[in-house]
Amino acid sequence: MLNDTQMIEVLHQHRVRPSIHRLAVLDYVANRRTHPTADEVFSTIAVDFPTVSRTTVYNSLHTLVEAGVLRELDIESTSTRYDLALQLPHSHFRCSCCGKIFDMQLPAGLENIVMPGFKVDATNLFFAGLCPECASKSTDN
Amino acid sequence: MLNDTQMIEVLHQHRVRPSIHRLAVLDYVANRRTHPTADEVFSTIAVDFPTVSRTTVYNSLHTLVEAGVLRELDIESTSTRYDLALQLPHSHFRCSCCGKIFDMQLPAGLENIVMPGFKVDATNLFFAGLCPECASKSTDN
DNA sequence: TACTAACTTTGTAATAGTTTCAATTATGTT
DNA sequence: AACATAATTGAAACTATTACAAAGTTAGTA
Repeated sequence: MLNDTQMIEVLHQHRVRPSIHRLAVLDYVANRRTHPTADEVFSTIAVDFPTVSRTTVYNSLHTLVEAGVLRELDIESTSTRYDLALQLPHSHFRCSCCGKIFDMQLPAGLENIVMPGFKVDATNLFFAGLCPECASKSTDN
Repeated sequence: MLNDTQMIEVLHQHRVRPSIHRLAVLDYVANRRTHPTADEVFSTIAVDFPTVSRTTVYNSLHTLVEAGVLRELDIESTSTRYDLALQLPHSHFRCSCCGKIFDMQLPAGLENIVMPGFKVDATNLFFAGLCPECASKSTDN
């Protein structure tokens, strides 16, 4: 959770000019924590900023990813999702029934399983399956 | 590595009719092991079967995934890659320099880190970084 | 305060990957 | 051979994303 002051500070630290739209994008991704797609960000932002363009949302997301504030999740083939990068490394779980994405732990030292000579920059771990709610529904019938 | 007889047997076991195109698709994904995109499969297949359509390649890939013979890899945002599902679970490493994808181990019991109540159907682990070849190039200069 | 350069935003058009669909062709069974 | 079923084709549609040029905004400086 980041308030306005914190968000502006984060952007300054990462050399990103805190425009109103970038703040809105960051606010949504950082504080709603739904690991949204670009389109979900756009639709939400558009409520408060009816003039914002889709391109600006893409630009903002890319800028924030480049700056290291956000992170892209290649967790489904249809579209890229975004997550706050300013937190402890973690993994994800996507419910194949309701589509929700949940944060999970990430075991330390996972990258040690790669063969010698490979240089690991990023470790991506995600699970697919049923969340507790959907799991109980599907066993109820 | 699967020879023609083995591929036909695999398809029979999975209730998929072994058409000439499906065999060609399976042959490429199973035996070349480059974790290809649909388009790479199409381009390669098209050399031997000039009349094959892109749609047939997509159909074949989907059929084989549904049947459990192949597996989709959400390893990059631009396109889906395909891998043989008939082997021990493993993880992947994508070199961000040359784009090649390498098989790595997958630690057993990883799914135990998810919170209680979640039902894990699939575990996906991949790494990004530099392969030995590209790593040595980039430190040479 | 006005000027300038750099940056941000916009809207449109283009592109890439994938899916849909109806028509055609091939296959297996009786 | 005739029939039902399944596979293949090609064109068009669709979705997510990117490219681009024009217009607008901002920060710093004179």
